[in-house]
Parts: sequence; C-alpha cells; structure tokens
Amino acid sequence: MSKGLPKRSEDYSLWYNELVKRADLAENSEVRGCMVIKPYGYSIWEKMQAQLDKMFKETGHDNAYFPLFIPKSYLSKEASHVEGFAKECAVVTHYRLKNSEDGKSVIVDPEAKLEEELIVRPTSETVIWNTYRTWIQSYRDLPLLVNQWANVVRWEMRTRLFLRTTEFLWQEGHTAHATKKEAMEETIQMLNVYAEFAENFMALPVVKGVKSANERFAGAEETYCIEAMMQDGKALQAGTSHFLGQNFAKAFDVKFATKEGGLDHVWGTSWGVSTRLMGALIMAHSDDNGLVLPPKLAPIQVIIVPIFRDDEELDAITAKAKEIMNKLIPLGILVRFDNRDTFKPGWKFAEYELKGVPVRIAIGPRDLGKNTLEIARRDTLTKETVDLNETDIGDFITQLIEDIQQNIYQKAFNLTKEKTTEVNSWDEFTEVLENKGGFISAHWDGSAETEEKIKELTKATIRCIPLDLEMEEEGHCVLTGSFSKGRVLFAKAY
RNA sequence: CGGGGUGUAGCGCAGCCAGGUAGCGUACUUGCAUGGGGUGCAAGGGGUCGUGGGUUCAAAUCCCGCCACCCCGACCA
Repeated sequence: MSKGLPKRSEDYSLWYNELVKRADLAENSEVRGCMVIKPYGYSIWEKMQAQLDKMFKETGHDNAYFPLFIPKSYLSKEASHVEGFAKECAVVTHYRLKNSEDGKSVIVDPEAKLEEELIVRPTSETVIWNTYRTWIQSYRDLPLLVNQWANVVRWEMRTRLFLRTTEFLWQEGHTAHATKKEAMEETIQMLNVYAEFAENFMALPVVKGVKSANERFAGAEETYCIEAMMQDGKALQAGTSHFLGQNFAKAFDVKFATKEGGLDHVWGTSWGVSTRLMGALIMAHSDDNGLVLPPKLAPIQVIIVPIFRDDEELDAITAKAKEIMNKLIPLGILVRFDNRDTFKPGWKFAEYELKGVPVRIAIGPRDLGKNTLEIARRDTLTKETVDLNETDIGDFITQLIEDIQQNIYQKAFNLTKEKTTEVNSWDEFTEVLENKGGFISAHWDGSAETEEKIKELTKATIRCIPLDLEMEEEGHCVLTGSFSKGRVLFAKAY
C-alpha cells in the first residue's frame, strides 16, 4: 500500500474515503451504516458547533433537549411529514431481553412487547410541537425560539462517511410565531445565518435558494437551502431552513390567544445543519496531500516541528519554540509544539498536511544560528524562511492566517463560479452535465413532471431556485420549451 | 427487495481452478545506523482461513446449507 493518498482526479470517492480515514476524522463503525467520529474529526465539529451556537444565541435562540423516542402516533399526525419519513425509521418494539433456552445467546423477550412502538427520531418536529402545545397559551408566550443539539436516525439504504450515515449529529431549531410574516422572517434569518457561517468560517461559498415542491421538506410550506459546489462538480445541500406555515400547529393543536382576544394557530419554522457540513468542508478544499482546513475552524492553527539530532539540540529548539508560543498564544492563535522523538520530521510534515493544519513552523539547528524559521502554509504548499530579527512573529502569523482563510475562500469561490454554466437548450444541458458537471443554470417550466423527467433522464435535480435577483429573467424551459419565470440551478448532488 | 461480488494476521491482499505443514505488503515489537519531506537494514510476535455439515488418509482449496459485508439500482440531510 502506498503512503500517499489516492489521486483526487482519478477516483474522487476513493480519495474522499481514504482522506477521511487517514486524516483521523472518522471511520465506518461495525454497526450498520453508522460512523465513529474520531477525536481529531470531532474537535473540528466542536469548533463548528461553538460558532453556530454563538450565532444562534446572538439571534435570540436558546438550547433545549427533547426525547430521542417518538411515539408512533405522533409521527402520523402531520400527513405529508409521516409520508416523507416513514420509509427510513428505526422502530423500537420491545423493552427487554432474556437468555435463550439453550443459554447460549440473548433474545428479545416476546413478552416485553410495547403497546405503542417508539420511533427513534428522524427529526424532532412532532415531539417538539406536541410539547409546544403545553408551552404556548398566549401571544405573550411568543415568539418561542428554541434550538436542540442532538443525534437523529434515518435508515438510509446507502451510507457515506459524514455525507449520509444512519445516525448523525445535528442541530435543529424549532420556532413558533404569532404571525406568518414573523415566521417567514425567521426562516430567512436562519438561512442567512447558515450562509454567513459557511462563507465566513468554512470558507465555503454557497447559493441561497428555495427548493422546488419535489425537494421540499415533508411538512413544510417552503424550504430554503444553501447549496455548495464540490470539487468533483457535484452539489451538496449544506443546510435547510423551513417555513412550516401552520401545518404542525394544526396537527398538534397549538393555539394561542391573540392580542385582539381571538384564538389562532401559531406559525412555525425549523432549520438544521448536520455533521454533513464536515463532508462539505473536506470535499470543498482538500487536495492530494490531504485535508485543507480554513484557519477559523482548525483545532490546531500552527504546528511547530523541531528538527534535532540529540537532546541538546532539542532543548535549544524547545526554548525557541516556547518563545514563539508565548507570543502567539496571547493572540488567540492555537499553536502546538510537537516534540515527540518517536516520529521523524518528514513523517510529521506529511502527517500535519494530511490533517490540514494551516501553518507549519519548522525549527532546526540552522535556524537557531541565524535566528530564522521555516514557515510553510498548507493551502499553497509553499515555504519561506522568516528572519526573526526583522519580523514580529505575532503579526506575521496573524496576517498569514487571515490570508489563508481568504485564499481558501477565494479558491472555492472561483471553483463554484467556474463550475456554474448557463445553458439554453437541451443539447447544451446534457452536454455540460456529462462533460463538465457543476451547477447548470437553466430555464424550467415550473412543473413537477418536467423536474421528474429531467431527473430520470440525467440524474440531475433542481438544487434550488436561487434567491439572487440577477437570475430573474423570463425564458423557455430547456426540456419542454414552455414559458419559464426564471432560471433555476440543476446539478447532480450528494 | 432485484442484479453482481467478497469473506485468509489490526488494515490491504495472494493462495482455491489442478487438495499435501499458512503466505505477501503494511502496521506492530526489538537492535543498529539515520534525522531540513512519510529513513534504511536486520531480527521478532501475531491467523479456530466467516460459519455448520459432507467427501477424503488429508480441505483455506472440492460439494451442500447458513451468516455477514461490499458494489450497482430503488430511498436520501
């Protein structure tokens, strides 16, 4: 087995899987369709969580926690909701095990059958709205702005690390409002929070849009989303924000006394992002040497690698490294010194590249003599020698980290732009889809039948109808030639 | 659930057709040299060959059953 990763250009899936494993992010569990997130991978998720949580709090939301189990009857209260999730639910039917008769194994005790089966939540709308009924009486109880960090289970037929696993970690916001307008504003606000997070922290440019009816969340009146383009030309839905109308309020009988003395159903929203964002982060930026992390989400931003032959040299280098760390740490820079003598410098270089650490500082005997450092950046794989007599290391690294964050975003932005093509005919549509991939901006007649037909013919789906006003332009559907109100984005998707 | 495939050391695989003492790469342990890009050489530990049965003097190998997993399709954040 070679030590390098498979080449991205040769087999994108293989490259992705190997990268996830080799960078110590996650691995498949022996448990069907489930994933073990390893400490390094989880530390990246924690940074994402912390930032998102901060943004939720800043927009007035508080965290709560609701049950993992949902009584089967709850799920069936909202008709389209149950239809959307029924095919992928894990169901708890018994509550006890016992020894088999030959004593060699453990079996489910047939006596311990539940009267009503429990569903392991695929999403929490039902259990939360059932609770909201008791929390909301008056307009004074509104708006109710709650978020939950939780795990959910969807029994998917086929799974992929981070992108689609049977169990996944996510955040789901569930809000209730007195008016339609307010709920709609909340839906858009959270969409914007997601887009801001993706662009400013993940360095991931996204297209904000609204889903077609076919792709809409089960139980929502409107689903907004952010869509991102991966390096292989496939799109990834990175987050969704749903306007639920009064659907769940009606299904769970959540009414409130209005200011005017009337009684009305509340208006709802729900919105979520998951560990799938990790997949987006990996696929959008990484290269043949491994992961490339935007500094704002890197658990280690700067790694210092000493190059030494004996303890004496290591001691001298350690003193220098400490000096540098003492300058960087107060600036909030996450720096680590890898003084292990169990691995070689070259091995460490490769390892930290694989793990996407943005900046590497190498210090060897030569540097000590000249008061220099070798500073390498992960995004461009370039190295330079920095003279400490002339440079303030704190300023230098602060600036470098900002540059890297910016550069990674710019690269992803250019890629998205390069992989977005406007087409005006069916021939062009299929040609671009086959040879280039990416987003295809095309006219669509607005009908579900046409959308379905295109999916059948090409596997491309409508990723979203962009909110961007520049896209608004009348024309003719690429497939049917019928009237179209504006361009939509098609792509093959994860 | 349909179609195809695979189960042999932690991981990746060869051996099976033509039955005869269990192999390779990597990882792991030890020693010596090495150390500015995954270091080299040497030695060593580790396997009820998925599982149950059958054929045979002899089964990883042939035959029958079962189980598990993977890939392609349907489903999907």
